[in-house]
Amino acid sequence: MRDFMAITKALSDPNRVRILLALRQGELCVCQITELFNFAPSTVSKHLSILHHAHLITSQKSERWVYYRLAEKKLAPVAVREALDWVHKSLGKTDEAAADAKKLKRILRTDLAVICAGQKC
Amino acid sequence: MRDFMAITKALSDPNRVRILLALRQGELCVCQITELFNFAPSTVSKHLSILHHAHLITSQKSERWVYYRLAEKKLAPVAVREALDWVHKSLGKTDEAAADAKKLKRILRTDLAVICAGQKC
DNA sequence: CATTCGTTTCGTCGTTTGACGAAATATAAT
DNA sequence: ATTATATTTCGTCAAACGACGAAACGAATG
Repeated sequence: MRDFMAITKALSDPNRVRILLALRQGELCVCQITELFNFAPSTVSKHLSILHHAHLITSQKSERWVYYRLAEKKLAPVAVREALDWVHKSLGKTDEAAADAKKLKRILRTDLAVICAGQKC
Repeated sequence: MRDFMAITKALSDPNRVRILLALRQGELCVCQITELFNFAPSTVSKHLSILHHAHLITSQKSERWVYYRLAEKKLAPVAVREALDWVHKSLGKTDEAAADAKKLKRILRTDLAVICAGQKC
C-alpha cells in the first residue's frame, strides 16, 4: 500500500506526468527538463525526487549532469510497470504530449552547456 | 489529460483507494462505508463524489439510500478500466484490503437501518 | 586547492486537501 | 402535510503541496 500510494501521489501532479511522457524520448538531465517547462531548477529537482522515490524513474550521474530515465521494464516492480504503461497509453498521443515532445526535440538538438548557460543555475 | 488527472487525483488518497477495494464486494451505500472507516458521513460523501467525478464509480438511488458501485468494465473509458484493474491487481491481496473486507462482511450481514441508527446522521 | 557549475536541500509563501460539524436538500414514512 | 432520515453542501481548520530563491553540496576544472 505504501509503495502504491507513492506512485499515485507521484502521478497526481500534471507536471510530473508530463515529465514521464517527456522521458519516453530517452534520458534527460535536470536542466533539460527545466528548459522544457520553464520552472526553477529546484522545482524540477523536487519533482524528479518524488518520481524517483516512487521508483518510476532511475538516475545516473555522468560527467557534470545527473540523467534521469524511465524505470526499466524488466527490473521495475509490477505496479510501476503498469503505471508507466497506463500513463503512456492514456496520454502518449495527446496534443499536450506532442507539444512537449516537439519542444523537447529542439532542446535535445542544443548543446547542454548552452542550455545551462541560459539558466544561471 | 483533464480526465486522466481526475483519476490520478482520486487515487492519490489512501482512503479513496480503500473504498475502491471495498466496492469489489458489490454496491455499498454511504452509511455502510461510513461504518467501515469510522469517518463522518460528510467526509465519505466527499470521497465518493471525487471518485464519481473521475468516473471510477457510479451511483444509483434505491429506497432511502444511495448506492455506489465500481464503474462497469464494458461502459467505462479505457483509462478508468485500466486504473481499476491496476488498483485491484496491486492491492487486492494485501493484508489491509483483507482486514477491510473482513469488517465489511460483518457490516453487510447487519440490517441497514441498524447501521444508520448507530450513526446519528 | 580554490573555483565553477549542475544539482539538491532548506525555508517561505500562497493554494489545495482532507477532516469535521452544522445546515440544507430530498425522499420515505407517518 | 408533517416528520424522519440518508445524503450532500457549506464553512472552517490544520496539514500537505507546489512554486520560488538562497544557500549548501559535490564532482569536475583550472
